[in-house]
Amino acid sequence: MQLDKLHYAILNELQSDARSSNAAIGRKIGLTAPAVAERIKKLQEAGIIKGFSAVVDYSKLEYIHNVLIAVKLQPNMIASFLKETEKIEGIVKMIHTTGEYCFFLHLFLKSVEELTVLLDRFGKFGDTITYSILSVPIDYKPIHF
Amino acid sequence: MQLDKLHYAILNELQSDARSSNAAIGRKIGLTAPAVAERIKKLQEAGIIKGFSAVVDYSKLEYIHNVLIAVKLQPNMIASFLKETEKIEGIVKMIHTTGEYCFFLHLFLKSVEELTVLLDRFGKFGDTITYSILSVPIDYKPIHF
DNA sequence: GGTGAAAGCATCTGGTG
DNA sequence: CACCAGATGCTTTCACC
Repeated sequence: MQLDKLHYAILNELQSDARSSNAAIGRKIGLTAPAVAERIKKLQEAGIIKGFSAVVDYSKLEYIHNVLIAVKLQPNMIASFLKETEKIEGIVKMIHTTGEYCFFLHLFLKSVEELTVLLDRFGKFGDTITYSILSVPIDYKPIHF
Repeated sequence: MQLDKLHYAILNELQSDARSSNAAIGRKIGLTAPAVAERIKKLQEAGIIKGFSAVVDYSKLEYIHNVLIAVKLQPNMIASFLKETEKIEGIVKMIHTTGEYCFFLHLFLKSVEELTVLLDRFGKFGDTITYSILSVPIDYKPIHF
């Protein structure tokens, strides 16, 4: 897909405020509402826009424990580990990297007991290191074009 | 702020589709559009909803390098490090943890040259480990209530 | 939290370069 | 092919109950 300046302007607007109307975006960038709607649809079909989401502060709700877990998997465990993590609520991000600790998980929990249960479940797959999160200075920060 | 089942239902809807109309949400959960609008406004004012954002696949754009950097800061460097990272484009998440490597950054870059420049900038603050990201199996996954 | 009217918006259709 | 313009049905917004 070939993107022009207007596509990038639309992405910037939608990253700042996904609930902004097509008409309002169009006014800012010089297009009519149907043209904006069409471009957004194409961006979604191309997979460039994966979705629109409310950014929720889970720590203000019952998810008061916020941890980072690094996991060093045993060989040939990737597929089953991925399957296991799919079932777990509270993982907001999981990164698969090169290097010694090959998975990093950012997750929110309601209690310390949940963490114990979770680490027990992960024990089957390999070694873990759990870091308590003191703060998340940058979260869901959009890249502007 | 006291939340009831309807608040959580609204959060679920908005996490799945932030562009869903108040009227459509209202139909699903049994409220009128003005009531939904009012509740969303209150959730934003309470800081529970931090914003609404398009989830963009940066790797489909020019941001083709995707890395995780762990940073072990020298003492008394936190404030200046935070200030430095504010200026850097491409950091989508930065987590401050307890433990040996006390900052973890997930970031997108346009080229390997940018990574060199960045690691040089971080050198002033402490030691770094850079992990290449093979995949991000879970990204911006909402927690449903 | 609902209701009703007015303004605004999304969406479809047909037409233009 | 992307866009615009006009028409229709929904939606948002505000007053008020």
